[in-house]
Amino acid sequence: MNHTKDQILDTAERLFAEQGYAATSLRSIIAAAGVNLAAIHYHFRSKEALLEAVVVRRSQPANQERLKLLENFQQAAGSAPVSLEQVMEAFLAPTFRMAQDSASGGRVFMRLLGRLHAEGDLLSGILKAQSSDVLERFAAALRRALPDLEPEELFWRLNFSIGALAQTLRGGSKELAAIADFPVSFDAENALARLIAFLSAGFRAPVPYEKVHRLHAGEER
Amino acid sequence: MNHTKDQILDTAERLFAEQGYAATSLRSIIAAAGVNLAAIHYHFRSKEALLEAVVVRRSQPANQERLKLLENFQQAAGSAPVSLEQVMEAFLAPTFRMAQDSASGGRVFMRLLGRLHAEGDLLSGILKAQSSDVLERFAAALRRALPDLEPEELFWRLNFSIGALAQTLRGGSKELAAIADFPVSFDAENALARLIAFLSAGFRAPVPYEKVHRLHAGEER
DNA sequence: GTCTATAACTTGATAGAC
DNA sequence: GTCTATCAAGTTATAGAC
Repeated sequence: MNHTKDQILDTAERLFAEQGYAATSLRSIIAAAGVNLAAIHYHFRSKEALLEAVVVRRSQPANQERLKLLENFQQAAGSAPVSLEQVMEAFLAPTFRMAQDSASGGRVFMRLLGRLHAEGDLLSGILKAQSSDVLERFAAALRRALPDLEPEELFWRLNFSIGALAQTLRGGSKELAAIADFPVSFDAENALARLIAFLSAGFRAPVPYEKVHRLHAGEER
Repeated sequence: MNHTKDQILDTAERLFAEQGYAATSLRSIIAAAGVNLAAIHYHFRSKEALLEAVVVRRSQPANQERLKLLENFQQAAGSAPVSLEQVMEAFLAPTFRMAQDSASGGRVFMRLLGRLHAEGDLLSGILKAQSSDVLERFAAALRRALPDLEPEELFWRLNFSIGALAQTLRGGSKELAAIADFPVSFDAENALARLIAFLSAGFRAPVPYEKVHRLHAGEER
């Protein structure tokens, strides 16, 4: 709708993603966007409100698509539970697909999400307000897909998964890429398939009753 | 050795972990540490050098222990490859153990690592310099433990694992903890066992040849 | 809606007395 | 080694002309 407003949103999204929220000043945003400093306070109210606008712009449609995909799977499954892979795909695909179409800045937004995830509780405050119902719906579907997994273990594995997701969205580890001998290209559909395969195997792993230090060299074998 | 110096290191570690590097001012550090602003520039040179000192203080002994554990496992295994679980334990245990003894601020440092991991390339610059050889040693052990996994898939799965690790170190997702019905207590040894079980299953997952959109509701079945 | 000008404050860093 | 005092630059935010 508004040219200046969108210009600010796009630029803020990119710089927040590249440098983080705290390290990005409003002045660097207006410089890159080619707009005036006052415009940022006119259209948004403050730096924090700008971040919220950046996040909400993309996460709201993504959340709606998540629920729609989950419902599709649920209808197809009838009374049977939706499979683990399908639950994960319904949740993850909207984010990854967004990154696929290069026209929009979806790829940038992916990195922003991955980054904000670690930066303070900025993101949790913004997202919790508008997507806690989505989280609960998916948590319920997940429990149905994994009926034998105790809730506490499920909780831990969900945290592991969120971390793996955030890392993937962030674009992976620089240290690691330096060691790899091959060029690493990013194909969202490809990454999604790999991530789902990895995580679903993790979710189905046997629960570690044996204490790990049993494995210590010297203590046994 | 020096009281003021250690006081600054401890406080900086805590505040960087809680708020992130960019969002933490030197003045908030000296206020909490009860020292003078100039002392921070006297003992360290700059804010960035302070961060480096904070990280190096703990990661250097951890890296040495990592290598020692790996060598122990390798000697015990003889000519056979060290198992995937053992490679992971050798790498992860030092960090988790550090968090266990509550006397030192190891728990805080864990959170700092998880946080810095996402914040810019601050950490990668600091760590790469002093632990790239550790990474290469472990990468080699990992390839031996998983000889059938193609390098590119191994690379992806390493990234997933690093993300899960960082998330665990960071202390997990606030959004998630709000949904959980049970009190979440952190026991490092316990978390380590759960993480290794999850990740090793992920590493051994079948490679996803099938494109994910085959699973889409409506496209088949 | 967009601009200039500026207020009000915080930041990292340093000089120099003790 | 530790302090005070201060610098120079950068920060968010706002008032008010156009």
